[in-house]
Amino acid sequence: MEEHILFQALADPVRLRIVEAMRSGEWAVGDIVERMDIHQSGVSRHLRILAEAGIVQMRPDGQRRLYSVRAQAFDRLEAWVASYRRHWDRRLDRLGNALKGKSV
Amino acid sequence: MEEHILFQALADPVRLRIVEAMRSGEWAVGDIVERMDIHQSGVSRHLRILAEAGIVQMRPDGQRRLYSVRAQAFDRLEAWVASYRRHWDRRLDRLGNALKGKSV
DNA sequence: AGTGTATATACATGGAAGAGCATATATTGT
DNA sequence: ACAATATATGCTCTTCCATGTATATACACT
Repeated sequence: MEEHILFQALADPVRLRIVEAMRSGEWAVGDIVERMDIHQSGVSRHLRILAEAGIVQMRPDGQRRLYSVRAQAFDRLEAWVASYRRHWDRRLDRLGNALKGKSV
Repeated sequence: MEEHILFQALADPVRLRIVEAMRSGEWAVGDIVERMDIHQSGVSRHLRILAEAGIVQMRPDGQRRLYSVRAQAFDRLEAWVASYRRHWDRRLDRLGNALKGKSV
């Protein structure tokens, strides 16, 4: 479980912007540096945090490192959210049944 | 969108435990204090952060305040995750088509 | 081998955030 | 009105984290 590490990684605005940018595929570190207004060392550190959280993966390409998002991380997020929805559905069902029983 | 505020609120382990506990419905502040090993003032502060992020809502009940989770917050999360999945599906489709075209 | 390029890491620093304590602000009951 | 209970908030302290600078490491090219 430990989902809070996942959330911690996405909590920083710069990291979230990096992840959002990665919707469009793989990015080299230098490309990210150009778009984000932050120093290269910062980008590398952010990428390390994202990688440790399992959100991104790295693929070496010559002297560059291409980073991309891992679908499995979003599977975890989706499963987490879904577990709440199941709880609510149950509660709404109970509410609905209670209303049906009481009124009408 | 500013989803990073949502993630920031869920990034703290204590806050995440509070949210997890709220799967089972409404909780008064004092009840949370009993289960979490933290001072009451801390719980109140965490609840304020969760409320400002739109994750929980409050309902006064006498001298107590009953907190519960807001389904809409999870709608936002779910939508966010879903937008990534759409991107991947498109990319996988392209990959699939490319493979079909090249091999066989 | 040596030079240039791309990325990662060690270090120091400023600022944010979480913790407990004390106190303020309801609300209930007498 | 007063005492008791429940919760929120101001304060201080400490810890953590993001940042930039400087440096190390890895790779490419000649």
